Amino acid sequence: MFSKINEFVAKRVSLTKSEYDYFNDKLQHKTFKKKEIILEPGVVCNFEGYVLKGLFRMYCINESGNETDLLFASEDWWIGDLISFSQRIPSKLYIQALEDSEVLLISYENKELLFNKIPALERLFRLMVQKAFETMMNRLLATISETAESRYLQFIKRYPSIPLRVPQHMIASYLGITPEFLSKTRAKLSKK
Amino acid sequence: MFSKINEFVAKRVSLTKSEYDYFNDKLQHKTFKKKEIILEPGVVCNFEGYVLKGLFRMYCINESGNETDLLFASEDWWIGDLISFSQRIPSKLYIQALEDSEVLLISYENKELLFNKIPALERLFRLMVQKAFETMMNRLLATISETAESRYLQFIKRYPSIPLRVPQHMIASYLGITPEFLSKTRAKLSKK
DNA sequence: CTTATTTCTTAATCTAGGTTAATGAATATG
DNA sequence: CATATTCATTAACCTAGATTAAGAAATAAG
Repeated sequence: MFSKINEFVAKRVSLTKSEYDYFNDKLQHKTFKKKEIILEPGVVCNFEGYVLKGLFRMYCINESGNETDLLFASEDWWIGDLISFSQRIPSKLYIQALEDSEVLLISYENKELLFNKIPALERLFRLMVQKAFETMMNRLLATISETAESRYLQFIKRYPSIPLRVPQHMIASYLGITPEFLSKTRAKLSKK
Repeated sequence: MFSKINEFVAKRVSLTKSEYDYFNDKLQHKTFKKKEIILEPGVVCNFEGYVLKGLFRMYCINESGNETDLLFASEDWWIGDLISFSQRIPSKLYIQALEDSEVLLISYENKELLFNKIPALERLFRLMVQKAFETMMNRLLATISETAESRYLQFIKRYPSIPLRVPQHMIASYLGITPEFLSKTRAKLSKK
């Protein structure tokens, strides 16, 4: 059960055998059904989850009622609202399982214990936040300075398996365009 | 010279007197002239800088030659390319002084020393990255789901002093619109 | 198997914001 | 203080992408 998450960790920092044991002991295994909402606005997010199997999306709904998808997370990715989790404030986001899924969860309390006991993990999580920051910055840049077509091409190149598992209108929302326009763009591309 | 940065730190984590001394000892004071470029694409960023006085912008130029402003940093803010700095890879960004400025710089080597000696600083920097991540996510959301007018209003509300010190076309670039359209938007708003 | 719901596509029309270009005001620079 | 450059504004026209609507295809659910 822990082999995949331990590989994930080993690629980034080095832990001793007993540190892995301590780490694994603090993880909670959990399954979610397709369509299940596992985080809602107003709730303080009390988990960061490593996805063993399945697929999630994180999204928000603005005042005008529009959904915007912010993130998809499948196997070997993490889900959770970092801001809510670490600042202990109510989330503004939804997280929903898009398939029957299986995750390993770390609670806030356990993360604190882990950070105190295993400094390398503080480093690991700092690196993960940095990566998330980098991804966000690149998306902002693309959204500001590139066309929808170019963003779509980048997306399917970078995450080729996601479009096979996620309805197209969610990808449109992730890219910041309407489903109709994505459809038109795809039609145009396939003619080329 | 160190009172402002020490206040910044004290607001977020607690250090002992001797830790402040060690920390301050690792800071390099430096001044830059207006218009000076202090980071360019291709160069590995070797600093994170706390702004004592003055103003900087971080921006990038895409393949088509368009400039996009990503960040303005005045007094009590930080500048630097986090990605390049911490992964030791060439930057893709420019950083430029927009006024005669004064900063306290931390080099990569000194940051490592500081992290090893003072664990609270690892925590401080993790919090800072998280904050930067949060800001980026909110900007992405606004860029995807709100109009230029609404983003402009948010910007001047949130950073009221910046528009007084930065040319309007850079604010347009930061908002992801053309200077002409920002001008039109402002004219429309002032009629209301 | 049948019906309901969700998903995708196409097409007509509309609009936020871009482009080009001209002009004047403000700042730099010799 | 004169000239050059950078900035901001306005206006006419253009386009990427939104909106509305309708139908077809695929999935889900009883």
